[in-house]
Amino acid sequence: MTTTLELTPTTVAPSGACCAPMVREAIDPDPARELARVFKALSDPTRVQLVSIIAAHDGGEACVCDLTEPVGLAQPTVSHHLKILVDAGFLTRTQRGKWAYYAIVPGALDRIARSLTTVEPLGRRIERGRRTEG
Amino acid sequence: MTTTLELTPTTVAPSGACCAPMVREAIDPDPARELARVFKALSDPTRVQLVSIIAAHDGGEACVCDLTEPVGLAQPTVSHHLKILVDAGFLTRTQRGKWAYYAIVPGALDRIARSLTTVEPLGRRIERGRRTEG
DNA sequence: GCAACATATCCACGAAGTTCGATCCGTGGC
DNA sequence: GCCACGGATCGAACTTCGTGGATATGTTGC
Repeated sequence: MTTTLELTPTTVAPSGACCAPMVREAIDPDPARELARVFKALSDPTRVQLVSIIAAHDGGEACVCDLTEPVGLAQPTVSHHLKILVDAGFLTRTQRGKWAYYAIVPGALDRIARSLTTVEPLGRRIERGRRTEG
Repeated sequence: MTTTLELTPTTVAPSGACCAPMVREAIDPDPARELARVFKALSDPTRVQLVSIIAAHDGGEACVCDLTEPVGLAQPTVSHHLKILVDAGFLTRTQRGKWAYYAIVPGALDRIARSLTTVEPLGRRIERGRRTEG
């Protein structure tokens, strides 16, 4: 996960057809794909539970054996979900002895949260500063 | 969307099997499902683009005719995605004349962002209370 | 009422995701 | 080396999702 998930302005939308014009540039397809990929990791109830359970554990980490029972799923399924969360950058995996410990990546959730609030104020902060370059 | 999407402590996990014990209660299955449902709405690149494009529009609103072209999809598909975003509580739909205007719900993204940061500090706020019995 | 236009709904198809049994891999103890 | 155990990978069944063509609904104007 090296991508910086932000809604940075990059593209220009020349349109201005029937309704309101663009006052800011929207997100590019590529960052949008990346951002969606991260949200997809949290789009499953089981994975939301897993993140929450791990975060609730002492040290912010837990092994698979502590996770299968709370979510009520088979071990392969839990492993599958954990892999998705690791790939998305939410968790890290550390092998200690026979056990694999999954831990919350510090600031990962926070970074995603910030990429959300970046979009929010756009609709309000605007001034009549239209530019319709076609 | 009447649900308060928070990771409020509710369940108790009595376990303490092999690794770290729980220092906080994790999220319940029901709120987890609800939270996942919201994230699923943003788990598609097209929908991330739509939210961003609408937010970038003047007044934080746009009609469908302004959206089909930027995302490069057919009108029924865009309508489909917009419906999902409305159902998730991110957008509102207002019919003005022939056009349907979709607008960002103020504070919606912010609320989701806050439900994310609620999980974050849990892993750090703990003190060394670890116990490795195995 | 009828035509034109914007948008929503219906339907079908291909792609992707979730789940779990069976199996393989890695570690620790003997 | 061998066995026990935790966890990952594989394979397959089932479900859900994204997509768009055809069509219905609703609005404006005549």
